Amino acid sequence: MTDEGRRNVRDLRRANRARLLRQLYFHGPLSRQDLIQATGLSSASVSNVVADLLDAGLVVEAGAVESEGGRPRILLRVDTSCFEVIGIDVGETRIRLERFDLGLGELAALDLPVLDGTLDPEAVVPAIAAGLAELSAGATAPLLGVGIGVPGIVQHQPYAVIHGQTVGWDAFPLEERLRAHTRLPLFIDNGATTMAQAEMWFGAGRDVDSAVFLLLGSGAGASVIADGAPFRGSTTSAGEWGHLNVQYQGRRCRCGARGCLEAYVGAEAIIARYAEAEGSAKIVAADEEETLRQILALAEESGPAGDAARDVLDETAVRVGVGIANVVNFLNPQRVIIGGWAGLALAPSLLPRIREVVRDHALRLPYSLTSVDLGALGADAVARGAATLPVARLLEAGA
Amino acid sequence: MTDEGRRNVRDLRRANRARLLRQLYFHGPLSRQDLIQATGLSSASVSNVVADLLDAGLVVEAGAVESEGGRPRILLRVDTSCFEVIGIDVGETRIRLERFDLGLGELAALDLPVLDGTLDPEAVVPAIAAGLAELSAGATAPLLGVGIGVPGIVQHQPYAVIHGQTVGWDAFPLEERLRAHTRLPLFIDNGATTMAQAEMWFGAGRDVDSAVFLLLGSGAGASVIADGAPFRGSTTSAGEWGHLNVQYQGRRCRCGARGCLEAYVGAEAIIARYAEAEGSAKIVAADEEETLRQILALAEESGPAGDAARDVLDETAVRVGVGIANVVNFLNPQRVIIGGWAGLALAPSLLPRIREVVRDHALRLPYSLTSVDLGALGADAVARGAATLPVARLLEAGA
DNA sequence: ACAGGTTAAATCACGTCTCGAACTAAGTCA
DNA sequence: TGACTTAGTTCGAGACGTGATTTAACCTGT
Repeated sequence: MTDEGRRNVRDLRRANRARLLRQLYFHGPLSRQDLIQATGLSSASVSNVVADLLDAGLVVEAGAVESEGGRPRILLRVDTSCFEVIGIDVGETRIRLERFDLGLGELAALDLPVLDGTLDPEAVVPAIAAGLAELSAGATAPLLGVGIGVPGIVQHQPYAVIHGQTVGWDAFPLEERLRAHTRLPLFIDNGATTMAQAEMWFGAGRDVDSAVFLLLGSGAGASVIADGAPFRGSTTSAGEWGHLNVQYQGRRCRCGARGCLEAYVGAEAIIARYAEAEGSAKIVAADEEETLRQILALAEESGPAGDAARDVLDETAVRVGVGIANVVNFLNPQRVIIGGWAGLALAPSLLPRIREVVRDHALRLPYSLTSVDLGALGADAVARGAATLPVARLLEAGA
Repeated sequence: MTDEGRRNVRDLRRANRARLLRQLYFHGPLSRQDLIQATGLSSASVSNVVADLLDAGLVVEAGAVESEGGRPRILLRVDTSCFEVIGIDVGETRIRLERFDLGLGELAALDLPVLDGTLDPEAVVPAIAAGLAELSAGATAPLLGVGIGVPGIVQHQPYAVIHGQTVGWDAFPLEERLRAHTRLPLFIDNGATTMAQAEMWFGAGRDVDSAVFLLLGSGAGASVIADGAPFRGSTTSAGEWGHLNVQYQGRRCRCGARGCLEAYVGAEAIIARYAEAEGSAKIVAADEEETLRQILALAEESGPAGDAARDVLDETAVRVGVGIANVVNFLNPQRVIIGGWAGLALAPSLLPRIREVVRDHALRLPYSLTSVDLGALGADAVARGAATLPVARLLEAGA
């Protein structure tokens, strides 16, 4: 209802500057003429605002296009080297930190293993702080900020508090804790949301403005994008897709309820279901990723262990498909995109079956308007998306 | 991504005018001082813009507040009599047309029965046209437009086309057809969306900005409100809540799939389930509303017919509760509101049970941040909400 | 009844913004 | 070399919001 809008002519200027900057950021080198077309501003204003941006060092000239009989157009682009950002993926199996330039080109990365496979928040804070210090040290341009993608629900009140019911984080004040270790601006959001942001900016969602992103890892999350921006309910992160009830009185989920989707489709659940399945083989592996790969390999083999793997994977595809059909019916997105390390591992073999199930369970019209695809950015989408958060702020402010 | 924002100073003025108008519309008579507080504009600008609005006749003075030692504040309010609007609820059991003043006070109404209980689109058009003509004739102020709430998915391309898979409307070009009968601006949206809009403006959603509205009638729809505005996917209306799959290989739904929520919770489904139930009594009634009332009455009685009714209603509550829990987990709304004629009929007796089921199936945090309530506007919320559409346009334009 | 105080609303002078038009810059083509 | 074409800049005009100032309207106390 309340619209933090423009009030006076200065705000207007800020908004127009942000509009130009945004255009240049997302649609590559452009001439002033292109900007006039794209923004609807007059040539005078474009000249004027571009001069501002050039002065501020945010934008630089980038050659010229061939003339067609007149003065050649000078191309402009955002100077991606004028700032750097850090993105962090706090996953259930590892913590990954990456440093990027303003254009989200990767400059450095750091992987921290999660001890004992449990994500103790008290251990996470010093680990992140140390990683941050190490990555910051290498920066050659001012750091714009740090984005962090976490598992669970993020509540800004006003400092980010994490509720990770499935990983045992109970209202953990991550932002406040990290504040003690760094002066950089912090931007914290749900990991599925940051992944979605990355895919919207650079990946599978580049050409749409409403989409649903599914993050299949140990568990299953989602992020809903509406009109190009993440949907948020009363807290910062909506999208607990994994806890849609898909089976009344079904399997017990680690959240405590029964019949959650996550009790069937997360890597943890798949592994558990395989272990329980009749004829399954004992799997010895270092971690979940390795175990899941072995199940996928078994499904290629004949014999009871292979049958069991195929059964488990087929049910997984069905459950994922039904879960997607629900989303398609309910939200009618232009696209559904599957990501997360487990999603990326499973999708190649399961995608056809998933699409089939979606088709059978979705209403005709919403189904005809959507497509189910794989994420385009791979496993570091979460960290990259986290890094977009400070950049988004810059683009909105225009300075 | 694209932001249809303000570009020049004139747009700025328009936006500020809209901001003031909106404030006056929703927050009753206010003085210029109140407006300064609420909008953050300077007193000079408020004076200026208010003068504009007074000139345009949209706003009038409405007395003064008692002075406290200085010049008394003059109150301003929107002149609700300067325009009228018409709202139409195209329901599966009846078509209702209502004429309102700008403040959505009801001035006249008209009910059209649906022939044979089937909503033939070819019969609906002339019926609406005739009703419109009759209602328009009585208007004493210019008509701002006509809002129509329909069952099914609405696609603007660019004229509204209705896809009502469950009522047999297949890409029906309602807007184009009605265009032949009236020159008034037409605003067509899904009935659940218009109901939601009405509740957001005047009812159970007045004090929140994210909510999910459930429309229980013959079938079951929903509308999702995010940041005060309806969520829209790739078509105009998202929110086919009734076609969430809640039971793999469950009851056959009229949409063709199996296990849809609507196969359990809509009035049609409840009646069918009661008829199939063991020990149920034969019910003879004029229409669905009457039949549903009789089932509710039976549930108060002892004996097998009463047992059957109680069983059917309890399962209904469970299914609705699970459906709501799914929405709470996935979208994390500040409030879930049940409306529609069947919802309003069922809720008094089922609400406690529904809330219990929601609590058991929702994640703790989202559950603790939401509440499940009954719609506050009764059965004409759809028509009233439809009428808000032209008004919303006026408030956005500020003229 | 009237001065002094108080608060609301209108007015004024100023700075900023965008815009259209005129103008300058930098090429091509014959 | 000069006419032509297109890109980008500059300039004056018009519109807006703001803070300061002025006017309006009411109260209180004498």
